[in-house]
Amino acid sequence: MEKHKITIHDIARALNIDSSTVSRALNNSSRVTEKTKTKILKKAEELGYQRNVLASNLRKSVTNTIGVVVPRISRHFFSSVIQGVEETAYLAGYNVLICQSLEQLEREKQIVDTLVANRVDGVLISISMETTDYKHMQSLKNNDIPLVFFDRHCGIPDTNNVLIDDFKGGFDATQHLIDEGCRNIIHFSGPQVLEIYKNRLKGYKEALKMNDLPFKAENVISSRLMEHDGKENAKRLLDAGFSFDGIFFANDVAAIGAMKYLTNHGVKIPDDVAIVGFSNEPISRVINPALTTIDQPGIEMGKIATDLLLKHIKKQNGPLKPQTVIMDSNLIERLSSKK
Amino acid sequence: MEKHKITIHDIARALNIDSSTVSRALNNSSRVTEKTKTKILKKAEELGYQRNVLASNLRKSVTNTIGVVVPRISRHFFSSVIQGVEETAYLAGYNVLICQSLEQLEREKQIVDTLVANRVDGVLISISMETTDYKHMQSLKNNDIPLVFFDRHCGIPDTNNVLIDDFKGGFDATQHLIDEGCRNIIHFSGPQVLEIYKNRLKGYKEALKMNDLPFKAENVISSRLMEHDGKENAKRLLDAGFSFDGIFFANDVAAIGAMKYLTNHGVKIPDDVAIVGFSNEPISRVINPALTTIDQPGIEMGKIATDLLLKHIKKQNGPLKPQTVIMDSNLIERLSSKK
DNA sequence: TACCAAAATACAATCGATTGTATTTTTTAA
DNA sequence: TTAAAAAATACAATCGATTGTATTTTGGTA
Repeated sequence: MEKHKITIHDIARALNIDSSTVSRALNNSSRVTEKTKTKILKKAEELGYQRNVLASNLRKSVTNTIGVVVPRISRHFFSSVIQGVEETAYLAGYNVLICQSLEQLEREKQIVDTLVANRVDGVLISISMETTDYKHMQSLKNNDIPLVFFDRHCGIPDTNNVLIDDFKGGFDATQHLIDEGCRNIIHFSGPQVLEIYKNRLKGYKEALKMNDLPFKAENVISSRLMEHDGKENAKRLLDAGFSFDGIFFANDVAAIGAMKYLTNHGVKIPDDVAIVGFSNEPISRVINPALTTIDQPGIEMGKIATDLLLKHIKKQNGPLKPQTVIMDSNLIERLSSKK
Repeated sequence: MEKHKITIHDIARALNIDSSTVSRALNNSSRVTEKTKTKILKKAEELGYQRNVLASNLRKSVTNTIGVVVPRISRHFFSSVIQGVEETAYLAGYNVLICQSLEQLEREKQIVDTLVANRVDGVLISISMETTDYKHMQSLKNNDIPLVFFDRHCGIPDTNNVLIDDFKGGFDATQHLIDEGCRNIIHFSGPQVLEIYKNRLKGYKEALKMNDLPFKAENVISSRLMEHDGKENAKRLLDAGFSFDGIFFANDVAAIGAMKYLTNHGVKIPDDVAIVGFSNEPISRVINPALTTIDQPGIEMGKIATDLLLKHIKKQNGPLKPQTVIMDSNLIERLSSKK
């Protein structure tokens, strides 16, 4: 068995022609006659030729690869986005590098560095909860690598973003609780460095205001929204003897942690406390009672973000203006909020 | 702002030395004196030099990248494995390419082709449910790319595998149901092309045999184990008036689909029917009653598989013999099986 | 001071494909 | 038939880093 990898030079030698002609034939250039092309393709097939992508990329300084960075691949919303990204990217002939920051700024920086080093053609990113400085994003700009934020963005101007209307999501969730009769609604929010959580909170406030309900700062609790955060803060509420009849969670996972704790401590959901989450994780259909939540169109978002990124990668007619797309979200009513 | 990328030649020119010396300095070779190294490093820093990984990889014909192929990144078990893979790989200085086949053979082939084309140094794979021919794996062997199967492997000899003891898992699950008093146990299995499902079934059979319970072929139902498969097959059982007091599911997702259907149709879990799943998805702790299941050490498996792969990539002392590691699994008792 | 070994650095080929330019071949038209 | 135009192919540089070999420099010793 031959160990040596077949190159265009091997094909050229075998046919007694120049390697540049082989290269052009394999790239279907019009500068090579059909007859020669067929001959070359046949010989390439025969020798089992496979293009060396590394060499090709080096010469062309293009990788046909985009990087997508998410906090965690296991979150349903993010894996949906990734699916949308892959579908669109593959159709356009691009490969996708999937990376997870695990909500750690250090890893996020490391990932961006690696993507830059590997000369990806563009990057899609949803930032971690720890991301407060944006130097690593600057490195993308310095290297002229197009960047699109999706869902979790930085609040900086002149960037491309594909976002959910978090304000509306927060508003809808809260209004729904009010419609169900809640008058004393707690909001479990995420790290306030992230725009999405700020906006969900704004929506919450706005709904209260529209219904002439008082906003109380102590009714807003911020955490990293993991399951144990939900649980611990539920405990704190109960222990402190807080009175409330509804909770709007900025994500489903924290909601579920809290629901388990509340249920185990004699709180009836939805009768005593109505609950609404955010994200529509599959788990929210399984918990009892099923969790009312805000559905985010993940696959669609992935597609739109990728389309936007590819447009910037190709920018045939000079640089494009940065653009922000806001997508709608959807309240899904289930039993956890049915008074 | 300068657009031109800084290369070692720029550094060499700036210092009036040769680029080979720059290269050696940046690689910390002993052939360059400390004084020169410092000078070069300083200048590199000053000019904002970033190594062109493409060029480096081409020359060294090494990419320091491994590919990991899973059916779906959103499955908790697989994302745990990926986490283990990443931890181990990063420590060893390798990058990880994450790919999902979405259970489709065509995509799996495509992915393997891409990995080969991109000259990854090694591949970890858990095959799709459709994977019955292994030509694409052969392509890895032809290109001398080390390969390790994890969890879902092919039953072919001379391969590296890191597996769960599925036979024992199937046995433990079934024995547990028997211990809880079940005498008429259904088994929901997966596609019989996959070794893991064959082995879980074997474990099921063996447990029946050890307890002098009859094995009935009609008590085994194979499907792709999606949520709706669980639901539909539960419906079929009820509609056909089957009598049973326990079900062992080859995964949690199908179990949950079935549990929802059964509960909605008046079947009491665990009193009427005790249930055991497989995989310990997070969702199984949330459903009511909580699902008894077999826990698989995903992170650990990812680490072990990566260690094995890296050993094969490095194979300093000639080729290594293929190796199969079998890992233990763990029954986690919850309420769904408590009679 | 002169010489030699060892250390440091320079030279040049290479990885494999791409691409602008030059050359050869073919075709067209006079 | 021949010159010019067009088409096909060959030549050679290039992408940026690495590495074996050659050369120069340094330091030690006689």
